[in-house]
Amino acid sequence: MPEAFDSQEPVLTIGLAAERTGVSVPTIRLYEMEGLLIPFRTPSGRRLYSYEDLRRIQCIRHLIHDEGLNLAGVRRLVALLPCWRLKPHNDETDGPMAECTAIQQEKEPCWIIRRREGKRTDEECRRCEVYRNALSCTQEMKTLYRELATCKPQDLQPGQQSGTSE
DNA sequence: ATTCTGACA
DNA sequence: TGTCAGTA
Repeated sequence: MPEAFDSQEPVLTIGLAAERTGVSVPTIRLYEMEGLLIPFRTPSGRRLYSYEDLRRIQCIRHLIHDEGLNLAGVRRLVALLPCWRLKPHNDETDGPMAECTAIQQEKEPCWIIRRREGKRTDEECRRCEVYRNALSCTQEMKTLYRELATCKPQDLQPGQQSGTSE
């Protein structure tokens, strides 16, 4: 069995990604325009996808085809996810938590906010557990989103985590 | 042959 | 979502 390949390595062209996921090429590009995907790029500009990206594309497809969401719905869903729920804030690399625009606004996922702030952070975000898990469609994430969708904004603020079983 | 961006049905 | 144009 093949175990020597990295599920995060960019190895598939958009055509192959479309073939494997059942999502058309134009639609995959659309997902990217919506900020849901951050594909790799070859020096010439061609998009490349990893096997993990394939899972991500399938997750989005699932939300749209099976959960009845549209693209706007998917965006709102991921926007509900505070980055600190998946990854401890790091003052060293992220700066003071109080000054983090991603945590302050939370109207969009952190990777989209960071990009708009002009930072070339795609590489880091692609590796970040927040980006990688937000659209993983695991049972854990489904449970988390269900919780986030029903509680109030105040309940989402960091620092209120009565740190017990987390 | 395949992909890219932008525009449009 | 799909498709067409004009490239690379």
